[in-house]
Amino acid sequence: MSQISLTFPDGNARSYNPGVTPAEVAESISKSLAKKAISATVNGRHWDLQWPIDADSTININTMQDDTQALELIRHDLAHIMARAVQEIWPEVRVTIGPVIEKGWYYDFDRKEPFTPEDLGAIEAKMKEIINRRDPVTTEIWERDRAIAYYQANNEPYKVELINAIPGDEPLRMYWHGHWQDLCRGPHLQHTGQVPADAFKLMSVAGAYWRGDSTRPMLQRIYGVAFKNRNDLKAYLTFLEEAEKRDHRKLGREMDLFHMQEEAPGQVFWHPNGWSIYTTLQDYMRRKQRAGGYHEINTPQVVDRKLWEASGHWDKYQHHMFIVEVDESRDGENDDAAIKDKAQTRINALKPMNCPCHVQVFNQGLKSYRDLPLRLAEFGSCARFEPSGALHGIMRVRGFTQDDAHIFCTEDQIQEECARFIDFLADIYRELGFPDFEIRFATRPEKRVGTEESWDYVENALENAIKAVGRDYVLEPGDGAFYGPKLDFYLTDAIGRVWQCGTFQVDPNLPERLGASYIAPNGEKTRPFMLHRACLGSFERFIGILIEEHAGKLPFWLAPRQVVVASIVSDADDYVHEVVAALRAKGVQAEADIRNEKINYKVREHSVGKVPVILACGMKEVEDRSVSLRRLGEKQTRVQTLEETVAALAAEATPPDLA
RNA sequence: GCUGCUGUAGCUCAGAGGUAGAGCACUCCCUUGGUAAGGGAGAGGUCGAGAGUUCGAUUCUCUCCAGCAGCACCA
Repeated sequence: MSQISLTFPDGNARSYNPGVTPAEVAESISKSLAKKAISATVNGRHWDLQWPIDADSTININTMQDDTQALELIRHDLAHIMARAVQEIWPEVRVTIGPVIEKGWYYDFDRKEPFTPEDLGAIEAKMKEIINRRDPVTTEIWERDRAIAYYQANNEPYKVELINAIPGDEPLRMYWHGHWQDLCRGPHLQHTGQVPADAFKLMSVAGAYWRGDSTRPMLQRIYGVAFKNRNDLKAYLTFLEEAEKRDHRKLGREMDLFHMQEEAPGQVFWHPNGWSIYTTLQDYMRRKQRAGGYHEINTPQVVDRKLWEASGHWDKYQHHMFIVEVDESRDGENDDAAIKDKAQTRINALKPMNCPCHVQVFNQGLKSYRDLPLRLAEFGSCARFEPSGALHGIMRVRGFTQDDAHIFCTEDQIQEECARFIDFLADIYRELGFPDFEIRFATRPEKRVGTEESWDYVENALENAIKAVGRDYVLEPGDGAFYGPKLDFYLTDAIGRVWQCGTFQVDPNLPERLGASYIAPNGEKTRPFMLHRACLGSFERFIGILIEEHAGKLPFWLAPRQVVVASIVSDADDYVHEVVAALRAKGVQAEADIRNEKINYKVREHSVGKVPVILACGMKEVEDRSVSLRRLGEKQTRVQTLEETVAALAAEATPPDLA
């Protein structure tokens, strides 16, 4: 039998018998490597130490030093160890699937009684016990019939269903952890003792549909996180605490920005401080849009169903719309809704999107090709009946305002408009403190309208536009809207979370449905394309992102209360008012605090309230016409003249586009 | 929407089958204090809503509403 050649990372090659396993290869190199080995990488593929190699290959023996592989194996093994622990404690529980996810793993179980927090503790203890048993992990490939018979005999219906879903030509691999066994594509560690017993934690239990399908049974999913060592686990738990501290719902209350209440679920009551952020941001966007060649418009909130039928929303989106019935015979005199006159009832819907209304504006009067591209922008207030479980603070709401715009243009203007938008967006994101963003390019989905030629042309235009502005992108094949391809723009925040904010979508469909047209150079009525685009997404969500990004310590120009001027003794009160007036005269949002409290108390309160600058004034400052300036998060104070302070803070309060 | 958990003062949270408590915040008084909580007093709650069990329910049961985590959703 001819030998096979295995090439190591250093370029050296050695000959082995066909069918040699990485475990044997490691053994042939050194005993210590064999012991330390956790898996191999064979021809770039993550490979179990027990899997045979049949042909010439490149090979690397992985150890715990190889982070990517080590973490994957640790987490994957823990998924199995957890499933085993659960079945050892509750043999009647049925197992399903347990994949590795970011930071850890989960496993879905079918069990009648809910898992309690105490159960999680018991499972964790049992897992540690299993790890300490150091059971060898072994694997075999089984015939499909044998595997199905095995699982039927063991009353594991979910496993049977899984096997039936695996394509027929794929081998079925079984893994044993000691006597416990699971269907798994691997790879796994050599023995359970290789899993660090002190670097994992079960986090939570939650419902999850079997195979992600809301018509299938609801299972119980237990989430765990795992790392290579105790310190990494600790660091991750600290990160979670950090994220919790940044929670915009908590900060929104502490900073007195907004509240929500059950009479208006998913809608925001903005307080003065929060509304100040909102309007500052909106003013900024309005200036940017004007400079960017957009025309701002405003369109109705409540619109007759006829328009939604024409646009297609009534068919496809109705269950997400707030529907309003009005009995027009009442004429405002009869307040009893129960005696509505059906014949006179008119059905309206709150607009969930602005696009149909924007087409109405476009449709007024005859448009010439000379009018294109026509960029119509609206801070459009929309209402969507989001499922209750989707609501989340001000990030996912039922009433919100988009920084929306629709660009009406010809097909050959798409590319330039797209490139122009990316530049426009990049400028805004940079000024708002997000210099890096990711573009995802979503192409034609399976269910779509329009010809292949048209999709070819439009997808090409978008791709060329991204290249023209010199940016990278991630391709997401099949993720486009049914009417056209789109670009989505993702921001990464200070603690690594990713948010989709901007979007750019090409739509030939809605102009068609709503009969938009312009007169082309050849004198014929022609359909324009419509480009949907947004930068922030919604003000509500974007402000939530800003709050969490900055942990409440907003950039000075966005801060609702930029300066608090606090008296140290009451004899300085008059001077405090003078300082506040001087700041306000220069456009700085300043407030006086002359309460009968010690300066310590005032400093603490305004620090908790995330006021960026506190100016303290005692008798010394009164005499010198100075202020003692303290910045949020800093301990030291600086005494400066009133004049220079006002000038400096006024400059700092200037929005980035005006600076 | 689904599964699980939660709902007590403005906030954070105790508590019990016989209609309630703490700390902070709030009001008043004392204190004029130099950079993250000075002291004292006071006021404040239909215990998420409705129904049932009970002599009696805020506490037990059911339904609903809202919130939280996850899933599904985000055309």
